[in-house]
Amino acid sequence: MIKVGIVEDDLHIREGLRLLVNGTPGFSCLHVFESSEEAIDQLPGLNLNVVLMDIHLPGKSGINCIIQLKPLCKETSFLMCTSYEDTESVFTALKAGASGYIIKNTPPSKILEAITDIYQGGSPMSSHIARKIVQSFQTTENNTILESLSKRENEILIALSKGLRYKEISDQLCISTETVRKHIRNIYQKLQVQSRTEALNKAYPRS
Amino acid sequence: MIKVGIVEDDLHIREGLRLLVNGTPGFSCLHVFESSEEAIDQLPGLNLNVVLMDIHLPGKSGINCIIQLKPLCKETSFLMCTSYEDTESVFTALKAGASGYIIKNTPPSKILEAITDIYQGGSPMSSHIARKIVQSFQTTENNTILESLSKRENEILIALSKGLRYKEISDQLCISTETVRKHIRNIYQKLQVQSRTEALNKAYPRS
DNA sequence: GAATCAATACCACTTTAGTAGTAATTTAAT
DNA sequence: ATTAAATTACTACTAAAGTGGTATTGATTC
Repeated sequence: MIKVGIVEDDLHIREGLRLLVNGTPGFSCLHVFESSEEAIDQLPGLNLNVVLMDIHLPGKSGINCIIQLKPLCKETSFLMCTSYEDTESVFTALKAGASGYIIKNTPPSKILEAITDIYQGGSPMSSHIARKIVQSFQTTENNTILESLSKRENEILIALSKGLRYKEISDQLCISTETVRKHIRNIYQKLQVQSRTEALNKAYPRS
Repeated sequence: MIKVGIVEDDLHIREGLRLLVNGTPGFSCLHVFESSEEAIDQLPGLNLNVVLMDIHLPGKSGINCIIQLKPLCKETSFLMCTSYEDTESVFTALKAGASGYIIKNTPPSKILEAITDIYQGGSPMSSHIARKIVQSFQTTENNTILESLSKRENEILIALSKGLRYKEISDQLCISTETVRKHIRNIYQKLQVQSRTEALNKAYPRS
């Protein structure tokens, strides 16, 4: 039995979804919420399996709702519902902790399929959204910068990124600390920076 | 006309795919390769739209092949082919620059669909793989550590992450540099570290 | 009202990091 | 073969970072 929750402001859609879920063997929906605020208030602790959440809610949006709820409901998967394929919103929602999404006018059987899919560890989504996500996590390394550094300089930069001190780096690479200093000075000059942190931020930007 | 390439060691599969692609209006396959090495040698410059690549190739694997090729063929999308749903390999391939994947015994019509999909900017993949990817890019912040720091300490940590010097931080926050030092000393103690870089690595780990 | 914590500030001191210039040796490329 | 770049190494100096201790104030909690 998959325990489903619904967060949806539109009465008709909300009741329609509830009827669909409760009318299907293997699914049950005992909790529906009209707003993000209501959901944030009551949802934690209910231990639902899947929550259908409208992405565009009046007041606090479904995305902000997830941002708050996800850390409190680790075991619950969130399936976003949107009226059209709003790539940006969906993308943001997924980043915030949603696991998939469906378009609202999806046929009922497909909605149930999506709920089952997400419950079983899938992420129902269009291949177009999938591509955007794949791209965002592909390690598009900033080769330009790293390639301007020599092999040794790159080694040293990696050591710097670990927080090692000059002495530790020189021991590890079996060269004098003076040489390490020299390399680092050259690195800083190439990257046009004045400190370790600046260099690392240029070479390995964080997300 | 979608220009397709094929990298596949098995003669039968390779020729089967080639026939399928060339026998379909709107698709053409003028280049097939038996190995990663061959592909790496000849593929750059061909400006293909989509390359079907076997994930398990003798010699250099399809994954390593992509790692080398992707930076040289930014305009080419890679569609991995695998005999079974090998989540780990597929995941790695996507990280390396592939855009989607199909299971080898997919019916021909679906293969063509996948090629079209990837060409039009989609990422054909199962929802199970999609979930893994979504999870990997969800910003699962390490709240535990950050929450152990006070509001002010977090502000200062952010300033540290930008590479600012103590003087710059104190100016920015309108407090004395001595106070900044004190805060930083407390941060280091809480995080059990001895330097800025170590602190940042603990607080904001890079991927 | 006492205790705790966060934020502020200062002093004294040590260590590490960064800047500047020079130079020998090796490796790769023209 | 000569040039260019990379790697190695040194000295001398300055600036910044890190360590240790103490202390005051205001807010929050018990």
